[in-house]
Amino acid sequence: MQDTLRAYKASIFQALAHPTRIAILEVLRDGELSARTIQEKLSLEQANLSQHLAILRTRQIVANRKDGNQVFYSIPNPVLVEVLDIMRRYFQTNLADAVRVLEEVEREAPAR
Amino acid sequence: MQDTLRAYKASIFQALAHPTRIAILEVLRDGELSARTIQEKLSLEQANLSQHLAILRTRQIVANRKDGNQVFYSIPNPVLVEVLDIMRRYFQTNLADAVRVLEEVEREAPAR
DNA sequence: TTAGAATATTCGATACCGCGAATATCCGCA
DNA sequence: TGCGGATATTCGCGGTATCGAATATTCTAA
Repeated sequence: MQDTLRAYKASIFQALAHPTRIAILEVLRDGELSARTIQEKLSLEQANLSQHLAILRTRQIVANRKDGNQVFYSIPNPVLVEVLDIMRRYFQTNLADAVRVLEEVEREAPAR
Repeated sequence: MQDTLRAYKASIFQALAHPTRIAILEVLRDGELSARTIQEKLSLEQANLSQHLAILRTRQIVANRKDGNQVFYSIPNPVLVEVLDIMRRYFQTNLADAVRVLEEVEREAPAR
């Protein structure tokens, strides 16, 4: 069970481990939005957004509601918003170090 | 800069997105341990542990201290432990759903 | 019923991740 | 000096993620 719980946590983190998906959660934190609205706000390809939403959906990180032609997405469990907020704090308290990490990341993965 | 910040957050989540690395953080939460001790506690290959530690190190998620022959690892910023705790709560409040997600994960990635 | 808008899925290419085996590095001590 | 223990790095393979293009699905309204 210990392992299972870790696998579960890892799968949640995995779902959060993409800039686009973080952006999606950030625009959803103030309430539900249609897929189209998210797409426009973030300037994403339609298919690409849909793929990212699918990943968040299978992890139950977002919920979706159909209304006629459109599908509205929202964050059902605010705990994850809390996690995002904590990460913001983490980033701030580590600002000096974080800059170094960023350079590290840049160097490891140029022009991504 | 918005994008850069998201990339940074994503890279932290990416670092957490592996059961072994979560296990490492869990054994470190009560204080520093030598690499050898971690290896024994978690029954890992030496190289494998070292690789995971390297990932956590480059993200500044763990700190290391050399003492003679050994290297001791610790978690300098407890905020991340807090995140793990929140994840536990998240898991519990979503238990019914979580089980479904687990099955989902199993099905997608059998025998991992 | 059919055109068209919104969303989801599939596909193939490329990039990335995780593993063990092998090897390198670093350190204390005989 | 150089041996052995502790840790890190490199390499190559197999599996997984991400993307845009193409296509499918679902719904509304005419």
